[in-house]
Amino acid sequence: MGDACEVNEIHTDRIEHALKSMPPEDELYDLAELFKVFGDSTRIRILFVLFGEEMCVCDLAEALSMTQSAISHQLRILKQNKLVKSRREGKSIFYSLADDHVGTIIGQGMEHITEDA
Amino acid sequence: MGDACEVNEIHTDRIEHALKSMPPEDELYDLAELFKVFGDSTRIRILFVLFGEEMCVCDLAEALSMTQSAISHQLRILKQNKLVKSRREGKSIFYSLADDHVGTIIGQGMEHITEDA
DNA sequence: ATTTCATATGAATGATTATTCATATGTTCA
DNA sequence: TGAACATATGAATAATCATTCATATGAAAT
Repeated sequence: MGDACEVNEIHTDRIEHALKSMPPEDELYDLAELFKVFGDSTRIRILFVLFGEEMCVCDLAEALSMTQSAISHQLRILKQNKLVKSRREGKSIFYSLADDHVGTIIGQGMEHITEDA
Repeated sequence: MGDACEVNEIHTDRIEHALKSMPPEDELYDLAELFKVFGDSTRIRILFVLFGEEMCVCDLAEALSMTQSAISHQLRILKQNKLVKSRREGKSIFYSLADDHVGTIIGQGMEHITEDA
């Protein structure tokens, strides 16, 4: 039992019930990894820009006043997590949002931070 | 103009349009901070447990096989971001989810990681 | 009041990570 | 083929952060 509280016995069933409805460890890990991607203001800003329309790397860098390298590194993370997709057109590569979850997740987040407080 | 790409002039209107619909800097920062809270597997596991029912700190520690201190530190972060609320009952303090956004955000995240791949 | 128990918290540490700098890859045009 | 341009990436650095350990706070009971 370790250093749990003394009323532990009373809540054992409660604990087991909670653990039963919990997803497997690797899914929880992947989920945290996904939210980690949203947890950076540079990536959030990139997603907001792409929410409107696709854009190439250099324009993103210009729009966000950051170096091409920094943007490119972050785009890689966004793409690895399937939040954006890319398309080549000549020398440029255009990025756009991958699916609808991005908008929904960010939307709910916005509701949360604007609603209360 | 810095080191932007040469077709820059062509996309200037596109950049300005994107920046116009972008929330103010502090909101973007708060939004990233919120998602940062979801971006840790310990906090995700806490939220999943509380999704079913309220629970005291020691039971959470037992359920997740972690020290009371570690859980308490994470609960503080969750509470500061209004994702959980607390209620005292005798010596124990029971934590529960604060509002519906938690479920929606986690649900969308789960959809995203399970759907594709 | 004092002891006990549940929770909170400050400081330290190890791990993770965003940005920068330099450079590599891959495309286009001459 | 070679020069110019857009993007990608590896290594290094600085900053952030989760956990641990020790200890403090605060409630309950004897």
